[in-house]
Amino acid sequence: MTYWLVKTEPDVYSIEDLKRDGKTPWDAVRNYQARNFLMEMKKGDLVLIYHSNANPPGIVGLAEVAKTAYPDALQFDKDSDYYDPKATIEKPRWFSPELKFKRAFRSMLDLDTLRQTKGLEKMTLLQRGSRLSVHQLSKKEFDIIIDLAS
DNA sequence: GCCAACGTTGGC
DNA sequence: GCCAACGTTGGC
Repeated sequence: MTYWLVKTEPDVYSIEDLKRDGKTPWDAVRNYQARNFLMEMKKGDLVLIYHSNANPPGIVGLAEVAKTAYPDALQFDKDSDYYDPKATIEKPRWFSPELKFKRAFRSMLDLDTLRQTKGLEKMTLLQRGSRLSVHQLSKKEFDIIIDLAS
């Protein structure tokens, strides 16, 4: 079991949207390192949802991988902002797993709180300059966060 | 809206 | 393969 954190801008797609949809393809990621992580996700892995570009930013809930990654349809859609002219059906470039809503935290764990929490110092999320929108965290870090949320 | 910290692109 | 220019992310 691997534990993950994914970022999303709530103006674009929030935890409430995921709750409403039940599940959704985690598409539109256009960064190779993030894509590689998306491709590593296994069914049943747990995924923390983080609201970026929010006020305040923070972790807002929990999802689960429902389906391993398959080609992101947006890369073939000429009208999409995420269209990639270099991607072909035979050789897709971008992939998205499907995520399933599990729960929204009663109150979000904002970035300040996370920064002040012992044991989370090494989280990728909190590393200076880290912009990676999909990454792993340790079971220890995950457990601390779930404890904080309950 | 600013800007630091990256990541990507493309000329050479 | 280098690196300058440009684009993006995301906190503030």
